[in-house]
Amino acid sequence: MDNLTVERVRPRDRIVEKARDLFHKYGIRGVGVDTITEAAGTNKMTLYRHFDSKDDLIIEYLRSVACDMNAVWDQLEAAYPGDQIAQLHAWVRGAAECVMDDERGCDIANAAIELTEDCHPARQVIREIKTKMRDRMITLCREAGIEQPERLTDALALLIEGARVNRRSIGPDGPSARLVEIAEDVIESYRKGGQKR
Amino acid sequence: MDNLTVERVRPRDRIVEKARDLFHKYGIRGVGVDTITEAAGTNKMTLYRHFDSKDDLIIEYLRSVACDMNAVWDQLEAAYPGDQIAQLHAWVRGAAECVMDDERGCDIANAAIELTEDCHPARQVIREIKTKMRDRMITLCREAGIEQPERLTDALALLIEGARVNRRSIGPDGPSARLVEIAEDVIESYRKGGQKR
DNA sequence: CGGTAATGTTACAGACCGGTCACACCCTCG
DNA sequence: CGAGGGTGTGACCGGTCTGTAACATTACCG
Repeated sequence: MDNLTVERVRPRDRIVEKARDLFHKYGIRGVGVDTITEAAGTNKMTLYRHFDSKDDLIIEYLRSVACDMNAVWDQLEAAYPGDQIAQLHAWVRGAAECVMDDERGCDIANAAIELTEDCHPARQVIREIKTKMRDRMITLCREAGIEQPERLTDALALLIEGARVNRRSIGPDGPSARLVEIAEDVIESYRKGGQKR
Repeated sequence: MDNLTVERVRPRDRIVEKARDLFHKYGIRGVGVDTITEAAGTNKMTLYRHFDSKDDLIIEYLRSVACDMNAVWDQLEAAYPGDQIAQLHAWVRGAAECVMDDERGCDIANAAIELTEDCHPARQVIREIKTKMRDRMITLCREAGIEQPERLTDALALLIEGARVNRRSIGPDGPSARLVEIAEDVIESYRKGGQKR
């Protein structure tokens, strides 16, 4: 019974799942592999049979997070088919909710800050993930009829990323509380063709 | 000669100075006290005679960084006396330069991300520093005649903070490269009274 | 000069870390 | 039943970390 319901999840997947929880809460450098395996109800050997190293697990963790973020985009696309402006607004509202509900910012950005070695294998993965997300958002803005899709994308990216990290510094009552209004101002501003020059 | 020029700097100050360098480059959790004392040309015992713990040194490090940031504001005030709009633009340009020149973002924000314990003594210091900076900027915006000084302050804070963290994820060619144009758009937008509603 | 405070040196404690080894176990499938 | 692959167990290695103790040395200042 037990091994048909709960335990039926492969140790590898349980490890990734718990790694996501713990890395998110305590940071990558703040969680040891023992803690992860214990939370996943397994052991260190099993972890090292599925992953070459902790760095390897970190990469898998980041990919898993990115996968979920892409799924959110897909949901938005399905919820407002053809209405890219609505998708944009929903994305902003969703991001703001995420900022308010979760004090620990973006896993990808946090990892980029925590992994200080320039040649760390996860750094390139981070860049790929972020670049893909940006490209997807640029396409969305373009399809929404925005005149300068790259500029609006970058503006929203900076605002949202800033809100997530700022909330961790000042807390929930700081600038991040105003994210929605500010972002909607910016969207509205660029819908009208954006400022000249 | 040697002990009158170079060594004349107190060990305590040398420790803080090197801690700033190393924490900035490799993160707080990525640098041990031995590394700091060695770089400072002293030893661990001297460090622990001046600081109760590493956490205590971290707090001193953050205060030191905040002090420098306030000095930059003072410089701007002296460079453009009475012209708050010019100070705002200079601040934005300075921040953008800082983002382009230094791939490792804001020390304060990085520390907030790295120190995951909610009750960590440095967390409150971080909040104080960020709050003071925000208040100062709000005052500046108000004196500049901005109609919604809090809103412009928060918008710029999010943009700049976002740029610094984003540069670490995507690199120098991402959204952070557009920080100046976007921020100036926003300033211009709020100078004209800001969007209604 | 002498005494006092600051600093340097060495060694150590205790904890945690990533990673490996040898071996026992158990489930599945033929 | 039997074999083999995935999994669990406990010990262990070498390294790093914060923090401390006891002692030697230096610098300053009356």
